Amino acid sequence: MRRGYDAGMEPVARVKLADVARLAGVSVATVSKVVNGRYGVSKETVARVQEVIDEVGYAGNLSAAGLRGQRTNVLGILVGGFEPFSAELMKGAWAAAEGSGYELLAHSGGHGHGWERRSLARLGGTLIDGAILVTPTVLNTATGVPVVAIDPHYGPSSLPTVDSHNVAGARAATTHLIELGHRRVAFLGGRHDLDSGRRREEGFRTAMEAAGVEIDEDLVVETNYEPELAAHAAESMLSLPERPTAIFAANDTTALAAMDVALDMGLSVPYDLSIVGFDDIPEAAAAPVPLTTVRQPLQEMGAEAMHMLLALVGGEACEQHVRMDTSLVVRESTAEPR
Amino acid sequence: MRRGYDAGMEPVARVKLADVARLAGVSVATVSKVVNGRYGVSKETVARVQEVIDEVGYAGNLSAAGLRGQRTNVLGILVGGFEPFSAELMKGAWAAAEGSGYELLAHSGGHGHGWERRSLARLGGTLIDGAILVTPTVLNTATGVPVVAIDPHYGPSSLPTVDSHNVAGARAATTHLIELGHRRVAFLGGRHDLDSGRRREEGFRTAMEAAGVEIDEDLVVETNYEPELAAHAAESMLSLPERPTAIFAANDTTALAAMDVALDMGLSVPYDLSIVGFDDIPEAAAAPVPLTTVRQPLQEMGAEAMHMLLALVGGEACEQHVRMDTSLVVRESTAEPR
DNA sequence: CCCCGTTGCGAAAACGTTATCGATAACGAT
DNA sequence: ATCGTTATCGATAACGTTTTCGCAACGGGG
Repeated sequence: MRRGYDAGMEPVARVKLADVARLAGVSVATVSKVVNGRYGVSKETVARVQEVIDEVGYAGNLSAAGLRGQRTNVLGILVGGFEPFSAELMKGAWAAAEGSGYELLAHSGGHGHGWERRSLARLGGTLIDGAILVTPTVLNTATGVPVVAIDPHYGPSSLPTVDSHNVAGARAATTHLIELGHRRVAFLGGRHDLDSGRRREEGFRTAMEAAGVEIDEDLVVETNYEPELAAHAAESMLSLPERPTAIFAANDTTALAAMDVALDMGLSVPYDLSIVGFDDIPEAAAAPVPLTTVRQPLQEMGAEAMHMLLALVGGEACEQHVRMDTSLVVRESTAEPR
Repeated sequence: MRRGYDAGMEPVARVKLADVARLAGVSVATVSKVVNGRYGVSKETVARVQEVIDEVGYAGNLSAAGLRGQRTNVLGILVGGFEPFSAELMKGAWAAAEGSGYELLAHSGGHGHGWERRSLARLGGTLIDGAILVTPTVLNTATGVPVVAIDPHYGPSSLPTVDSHNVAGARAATTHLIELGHRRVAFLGGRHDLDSGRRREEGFRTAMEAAGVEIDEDLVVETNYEPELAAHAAESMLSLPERPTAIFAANDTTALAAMDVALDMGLSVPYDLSIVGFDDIPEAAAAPVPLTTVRQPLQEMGAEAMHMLLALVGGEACEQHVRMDTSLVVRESTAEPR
């Protein structure tokens, strides 16, 4: 059976403050006070109004309340999209917000440069009391509400931020490959506008130099953390006469894209090609060949950002920059080169 | 350095429609028309206004626009929380919404019975043009906007729904255990108010009966899909003089909770205890012992729900009930009993 | 030259809440 | 009896948009 939305549905009259007021025989102002637990209403009135509210199942309209009121008790998580990386952060942030009395709203607006500025303008102040920005595209967003950035933009930021030791993590990954005996190591670089993207490349380069292994610049490409770009880059690299024996990708999704390409080309991972990623999203362990990767404690990072945000919206101070430790998780996508 | 929110920040004056109007020398009505691409503005005026908009970086206030306007071009995903199950659905729904012109808003309000009714009342109509409800707690939610339910409530629903073949999936899981030779099989049941919870128990029971294996009712417990309850149940079961040799849990998170308990008790998974889950969230493959589970194509389900919702908000009809196939994914948490 | 349709624009009324502030009542103290 | 205080409540003005509707200007056809 196929049905359109309107077929057979009478328009549902939304119950509003005025309805409750009428039913309870009081003014809308009084109902509003009851709903928000404001002082200045007698016990009897509160009880009567509450009864009506429960009976008709009134739940305030968030737009209206936000438009007029000062706060909404809603916090935002502003992301470019609901992909694995953001999803992990959201899980952590949500868990940390439990019991805080705040509702959560994850928003994915357009992409493009400055999406978080746009999201913040659309939601900030009226809809949300504060926000966590995931991989923001601009350095210093003018904000009307408290904001915490995760995996922030490159450059000195005035925002409180949460990230991880990207240089050390990338160095550990690269060193792991070198110690296995790899000499032709490719690097699939991340977003160059993000601190993480730059630092991971820095870690790669310092580790290679420290070991005295030459970097073939043809094997260093930008992928912007985008799987499609990574797939293309991997394909052309692996078609080279002298192809790399290992790839270090700046995040897991690009690493997994490269793995797909390699497997499609009939290469064995890890024996023809070792691959290391970065992030340790759950998908890394679930890959066809479980991915060796640099683990960032993503859920903890989301939780930490939420704690900072809760402090800020509560009027307290918070740490300005929190940096988490990474750890190399060796799985099955890396081995000695043949 | 620790800093509070207010320290050193001048209040950011949000740029509003009236500001743009003043700068462009037109009325707010005209600016609104330009922003929304309405007819009735000359090319020259459009250009001038657009220039100002770009210059000052105006982005409309969602609350105000939603409050007054008929539609917001925002769709909601209403969940009880940002846990792995919902996160997978969100990934799929997001991917399916790409290019549709809609923004996405995932909302996690309170828990408790009827949270989706509350969420819908708070966001519906003004903030969002339609919603996907994930595991709703009530049968028939009166809605003012188009709604699609994923993993719906038990009972005949008037809402369009997306789910999977729960009975067949549960039967496959149970049969897998029986064929391995297990006779004392425990069942950690799911939410009894959800169709999925009931059907998975049904699948378990029919498979056991079909194989002529007796069900020990002490080994069948409700967990409400909650890991904590599952952990408790598993602990007491595994402390029994004659403990089960296998557990089938109605979802992955409870299965993983049971696995944790078993490993903590020093049991070997799978040799002392086989465990099967349901869902195939990414965490299942990433578990200490990779989890054998019944795979639901969660991202596809999220995508399908989004397609249905897009059809509905577009005024088209959509399929009323979509049911996806499940498949048993055998990993390392199941083996023959010793 | 008048009439009327079309086009471009702005004034103003919503939307459902919250916040402010004044009004009323009740009551004890003078 | 009058006054000040406190407790309770309601009118009402916002909040920043969208939408409706009216008005003016402009042409073209009669």
